[in-house]
Amino acid sequence: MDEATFLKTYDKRKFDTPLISVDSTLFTYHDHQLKVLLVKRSNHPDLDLWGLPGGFIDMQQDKSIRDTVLRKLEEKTKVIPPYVEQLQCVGDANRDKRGWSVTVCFSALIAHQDCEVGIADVSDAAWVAVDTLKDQTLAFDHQAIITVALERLRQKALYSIVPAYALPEQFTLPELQQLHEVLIGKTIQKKSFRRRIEQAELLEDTGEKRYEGGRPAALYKMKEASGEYTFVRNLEG
Amino acid sequence: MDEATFLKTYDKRKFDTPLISVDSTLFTYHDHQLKVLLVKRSNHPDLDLWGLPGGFIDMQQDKSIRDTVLRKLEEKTKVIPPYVEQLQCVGDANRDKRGWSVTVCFSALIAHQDCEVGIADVSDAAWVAVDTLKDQTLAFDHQAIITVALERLRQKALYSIVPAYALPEQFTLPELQQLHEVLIGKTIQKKSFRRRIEQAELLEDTGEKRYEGGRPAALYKMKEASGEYTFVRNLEG
DNA sequence: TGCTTAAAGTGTCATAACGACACTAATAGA
DNA sequence: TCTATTAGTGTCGTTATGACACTTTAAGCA
Repeated sequence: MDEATFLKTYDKRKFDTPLISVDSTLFTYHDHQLKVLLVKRSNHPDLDLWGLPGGFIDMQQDKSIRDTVLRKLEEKTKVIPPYVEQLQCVGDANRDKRGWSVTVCFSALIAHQDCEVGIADVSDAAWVAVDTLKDQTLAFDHQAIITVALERLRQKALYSIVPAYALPEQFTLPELQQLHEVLIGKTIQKKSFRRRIEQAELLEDTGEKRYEGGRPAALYKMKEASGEYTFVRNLEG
Repeated sequence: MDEATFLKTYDKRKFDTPLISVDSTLFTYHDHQLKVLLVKRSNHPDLDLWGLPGGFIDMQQDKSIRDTVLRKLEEKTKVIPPYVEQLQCVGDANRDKRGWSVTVCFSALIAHQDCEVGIADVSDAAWVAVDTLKDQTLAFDHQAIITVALERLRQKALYSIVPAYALPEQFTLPELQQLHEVLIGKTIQKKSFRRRIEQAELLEDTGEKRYEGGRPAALYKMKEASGEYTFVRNLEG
């Protein structure tokens, strides 16, 4: 049998395959706290529990997994976050009561102000401070997924400025430093932090200043070029 | 409807879901070359092309994705590699001619001598030097997957000693250094390299020596404790 | 036995990165 | 114009890193 004939007669529905979904941990920084977006489940299983935004791949709508992730995030926030990164894949026989289930986990960052509105009119979504999470029971293994996402973000705070995507487009260095300090859980030397920023050459001085308190702080934004790592480093490109 | 009733009546076969598979890039170091294990496809599509060892999840046999990966690798090599790491997941509508397909990619390392025998009696598997790969046409997007796996392994050569898992259980530092040099594509200062090794405290002097050439070289092995990062850092534990 | 060759392994110095901390700069408000 | 407040810089001592010469331990051989 040649390949063309094979493909014509191939029907994958003959096989019983695992469920496959995506789940995103969307972080933001607000009120001096790191928060994640949680969504109240409106379906079984784990009905009414809070969990991560995500869902099943729609083979008609989605051309790739990335499409699924962005579609699901947009449904909840009305916007597409500037940073989305694939975390890892989890799959086993027990994580979902419906049976063998695989989920592709993503970590994303967005400025709080950029999706405040979007969330307001979806009453089943909420920003939850990560510190208050340990007490809650979340759907499926979402608690564990968040833990991994958080750990990874913390690592990034040490050697990159990726966390900046959790801030508005323009931000001051003291703001960014504060975020990093919240992430790694201790204070950072101002000088060391700024040296790292400068060396990375990923930020651009907008020329504008923010006036509040004492000396005004310079407003920075991400350079265009840093776009190369704003997205899933995957096989698509 | 309560959850129990829901689960009883739930039939996921109603939904048409993507194909889901795993693929592993198994590296080894032999003859001063980095090699990957390739397998000749015995089924459509891409029949007779070489590709990565992998396959579909068997929901009966496999309790988790890790089980699937190890099972597939063991089928080809008769052994379980000492280092297996999840790389990333790729999924889209076109990577497999059969339709929407998701694959979870893994990177693994093994000593050449530990699976020479295993491969010998599976004539459809072969070690291929990565340098000779660019010319070949591989099945699906496996070429791209290998590129990503290789890139990641190269990164690891810079700041870790993970590549050591591509060597036999006991090895000398000059051997390990040579492997690292092949990976990063340039020579490394002996002293710098050894300093890093020492600081990491992941290797243990076995007390034995290897005699060949000039002064005998001390044989080292991984400390037990380094086992913590020999496996998929995943949500299972 | 001692010389040569070869490869393993160490000592050391100049340079670069990093933490600590004191200093200067720019604003608001009294 | 003085003070409080926050932003941003200068500088020094310590630590990590690269370069390279040196010592060590074996084999082979006169």
